[in-house]
Amino acid sequence: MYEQLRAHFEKKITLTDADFQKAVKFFVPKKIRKGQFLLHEGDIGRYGGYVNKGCLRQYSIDDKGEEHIVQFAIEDWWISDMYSSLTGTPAKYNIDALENSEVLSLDARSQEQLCLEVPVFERFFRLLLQGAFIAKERRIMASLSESAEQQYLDFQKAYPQIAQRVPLNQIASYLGITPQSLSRIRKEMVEKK
Amino acid sequence: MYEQLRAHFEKKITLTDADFQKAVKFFVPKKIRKGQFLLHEGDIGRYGGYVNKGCLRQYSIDDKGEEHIVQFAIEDWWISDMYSSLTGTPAKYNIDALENSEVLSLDARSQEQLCLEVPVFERFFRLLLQGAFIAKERRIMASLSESAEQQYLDFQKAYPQIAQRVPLNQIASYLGITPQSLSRIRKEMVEKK
DNA sequence: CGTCTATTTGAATGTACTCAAAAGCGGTGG
DNA sequence: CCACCGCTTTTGAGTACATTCAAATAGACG
Repeated sequence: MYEQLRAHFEKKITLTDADFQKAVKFFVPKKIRKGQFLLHEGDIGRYGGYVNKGCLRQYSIDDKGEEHIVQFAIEDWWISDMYSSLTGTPAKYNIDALENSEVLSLDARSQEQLCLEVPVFERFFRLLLQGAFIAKERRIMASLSESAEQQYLDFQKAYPQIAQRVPLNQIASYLGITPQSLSRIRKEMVEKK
Repeated sequence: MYEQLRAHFEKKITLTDADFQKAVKFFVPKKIRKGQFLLHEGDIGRYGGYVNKGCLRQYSIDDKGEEHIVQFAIEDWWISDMYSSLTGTPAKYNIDALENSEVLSLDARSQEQLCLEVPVFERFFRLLLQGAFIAKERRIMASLSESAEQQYLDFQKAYPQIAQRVPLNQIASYLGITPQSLSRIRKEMVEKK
């Protein structure tokens, strides 16, 4: 169950067996069935976690009741409400499962404790954060400069596994367009070829 | 010249005089006149820096030659091409000055060296990065769920100093709309009141 | 004052949206 | 196995909002 997590850490840092064992203790395995929640808007002190298996989404709900997806996460990704866990404020997002999933969850306090006990995790999380930051920046750039069609192509190219597994209406929400529009875009793409 | 920088650091970490002196050595003060560049697309190993005075923008240019602004920075902010400096690849963005400015610049290697010599900077940059990440996430959320008018209102509220100092066409570029549209939006806002 | 750039305004166009409804698909229970 | 239900995807028609192209006005600066 934890081999995958270890391999994941070791992409960014090197770990002794002892340190890895210390780290593992902070993670709580959770099975989350399709439609169930890992995090609810308003929760406090929850962080999120590492996805062992399955697929989840992070989203918020606006005044009109519309969902807007900030991020998907599949195997070997992290998903969390960084803002609320860093500031200790109530969560602004929901995280729920699009497939039956397994998550190794980590709350805000455990993450801190882990960094204190095994300082190399300070580095690990910094590197994780850097990658996440860059991805967000790229997404902003795309939304500023590209057509909806181009953004959909980019998405398919950057995250092919997600594009295949996730329903079209969810991808539309991620891209900031309606499912109807995405359906039409896809149709035109087929006709062109 | 460096008091402001010190105060800035001490918002996030505590520093001895000796450590601060070590840190200062890595920064190269630069005066950048309006229109001049701190970073050009294609540069390697440049990081960016801390803005002591003035106002700069970070942007890229698309296939059609259009500029798209990812970020502004005024006094007490940082501005950098994080991606290229982290990966060592050529810069994807340009950074130039909208006003005569003073920047304490730091290249990629110096930043690394600084973290090695004064480890508490590892923490400093992590915290800086967290703040930046959260800001990007918020901006994505806004672009998914809000009208152009609402995004403009948010921008004015979040960054009032910038909204006042920066020309409308630059703000339009940041928001991802044309200057004409922003002009009309602003006109309607006045008429409503 | 003249030049250059930023802002505003107008008119026509286009892209994505809303509302509405049909078609497709998957799973459940009779 | 088929009928039905709920949900996703597709399609159609009309609309809204931002864009483009063009031009006039306003401001900034040497």
